[in-house]
Amino acid sequence: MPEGHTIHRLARLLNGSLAGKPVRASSPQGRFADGAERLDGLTLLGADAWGKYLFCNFDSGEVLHVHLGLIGKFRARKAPIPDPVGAVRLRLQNGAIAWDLSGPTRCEIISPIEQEQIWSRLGADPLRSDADVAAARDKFTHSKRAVGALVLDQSVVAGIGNVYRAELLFLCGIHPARPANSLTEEEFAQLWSETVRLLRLGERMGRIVTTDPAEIGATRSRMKAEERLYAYHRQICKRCGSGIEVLKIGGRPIWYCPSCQP
DNA sequence: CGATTATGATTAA
DNA sequence: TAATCCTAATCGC
Repeated sequence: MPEGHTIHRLARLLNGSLAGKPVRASSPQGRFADGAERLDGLTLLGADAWGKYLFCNFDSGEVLHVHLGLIGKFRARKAPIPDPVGAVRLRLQNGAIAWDLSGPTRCEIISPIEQEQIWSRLGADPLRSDADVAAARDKFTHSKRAVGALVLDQSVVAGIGNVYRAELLFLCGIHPARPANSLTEEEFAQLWSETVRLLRLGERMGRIVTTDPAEIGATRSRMKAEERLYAYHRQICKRCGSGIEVLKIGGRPIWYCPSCQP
């Protein structure tokens, strides 16, 4: 689940359900007992996302920094709030809802200064209004690295993960191994606008959907898992039926259609 | 019941 | 590049 859309959705839901009132914090699993104790009773001022990084600002000035990594989850449990299930590192709750965090790659209390330091290392976030698109474009035009590597590099664009990477390059008809600086201005512009469009859609849907319902002949809300993607982890291209190929780029596998992405 | 896998990132080599 | 961390669902035997 956790690409940028998931984290932005989380920030929005946390703001709606926990912000403005004192929060009870606990670590049922015990691995974040000290942190939970420091947060217990504080008021959440607001949650903020930058790419795949989540920050919760509390009225003490402390910041909870969470990164879900590959397997992390932050699940809502509505009243009547059940006992935590499994390895819950952190539970944040009020009378109406509990948010259970499990399997994060990062869960720590940091200062606003440290938050700034993390932000300064991250590239343009397509879901943020303050995204520095020009900076991202400059990194593309000045790099000979593969497009597939740059798109996944969080210091260039923050929020794209392995699924969106494959799907975005598919939709833009770009072969993942092309050098970043070979993209035309139009190609970069399309790549950026598709990124914004799809991450926004994913944030609203709570899942990654990149296919066009009209093209697929389906309704977006009730789309089978097999119908939601064009290339990622597929054998056959959802659009043209060609055999999907896999390359390792940027340290991770990327599936692409040699016919749609020459 | 053990092995495998997953939409991630950091550290070490 | 590889090893490592974190968890839970799924798959094969």
